[in-house]
Amino acid sequence: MTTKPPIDSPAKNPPSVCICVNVRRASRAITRIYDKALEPSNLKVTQFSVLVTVMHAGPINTTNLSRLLNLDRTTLVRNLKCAEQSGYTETIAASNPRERLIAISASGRKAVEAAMPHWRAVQRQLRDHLGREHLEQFAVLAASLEKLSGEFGVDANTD
Amino acid sequence: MTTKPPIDSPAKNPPSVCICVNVRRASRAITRIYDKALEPSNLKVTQFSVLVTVMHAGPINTTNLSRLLNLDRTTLVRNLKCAEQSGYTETIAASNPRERLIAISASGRKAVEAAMPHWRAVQRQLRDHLGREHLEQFAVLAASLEKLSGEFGVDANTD
DNA sequence: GTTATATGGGTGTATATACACGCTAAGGGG
DNA sequence: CCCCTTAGCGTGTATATACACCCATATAAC
Repeated sequence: MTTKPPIDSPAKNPPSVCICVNVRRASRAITRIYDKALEPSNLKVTQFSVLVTVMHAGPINTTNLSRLLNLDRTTLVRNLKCAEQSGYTETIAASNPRERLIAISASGRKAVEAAMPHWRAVQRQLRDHLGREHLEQFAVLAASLEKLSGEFGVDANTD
Repeated sequence: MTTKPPIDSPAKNPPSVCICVNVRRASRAITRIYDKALEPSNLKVTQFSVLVTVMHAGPINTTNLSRLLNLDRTTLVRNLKCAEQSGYTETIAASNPRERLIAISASGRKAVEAAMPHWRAVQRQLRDHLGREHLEQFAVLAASLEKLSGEFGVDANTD
């Protein structure tokens, strides 16, 4: 083991000075937490969040849905393909013939409802571990970062 | 346009109550910012962070590098394949015959040095926009989230 | 000595993410 | 009527991410 650090100084998770690296690391870590929590419902947090948004925003086309999620539209198209293959969403026609609306299906609604208690549980656990005020700070900063991406001209869906 | 929101109330970036969704959205947004800033150097922030880590941690095997990055080891293997194809890293033999060490190459070092000014610039811009204290808060919270993933038993590289 | 465990490596599959690019149709100017 | 912009949709390609496995070897347990 040529490069292994000594056991009593693990050199794990060293803090980075790079804001982006920190956020990406946190994103990976928290995604693992939520995916594991949602495991019994057979939904990953990505699919869960898309389904919840579709459920609330009603039948909606991909462009507007991608704006709601601050996600590249073409990324959303691939994500929705999985959801539709699982039978969780449906594509229905709109008044405009070349427009297609995404809607949640009955089984999609059922899947979200099955996942919801697990989501609530992990939300509560995180709030207990980190403190409500810290989480509110975090939400505010995360929102600021999103706004910044607009100011930097790198918003999702610039087309 | 059946579902388009009115122009004066864009319904963009609505805040989510889900901590994970907020972090993931922030991660996407900030990644877009950094990738665009690093564009002239032909490096994305992911590759940049891996190369910087390899540069500082010296020749290192994938298991220990993945611990440093809090990244799944098999994910790192794929990321390193790209870096090696670009000629930015090399794999060298270790004393242990079945161990392989990742090292940065001369051109990898040059690429990092070319990217560094752009990285510094975007770091400075972000600090100016968000405020130093906010960023320090953010770093602390991000680190807490990473620690939590250990406590929740979903650390990267549980094998 | 054989088995069990830990440590080194990698692949297969699935999903997430985004850019570049292309196609189609609606509507506005000339 | 023709052109051009715009708003809808999708694909090709590349990369990022992680889980479930797999193989090989060294070492500890028995």
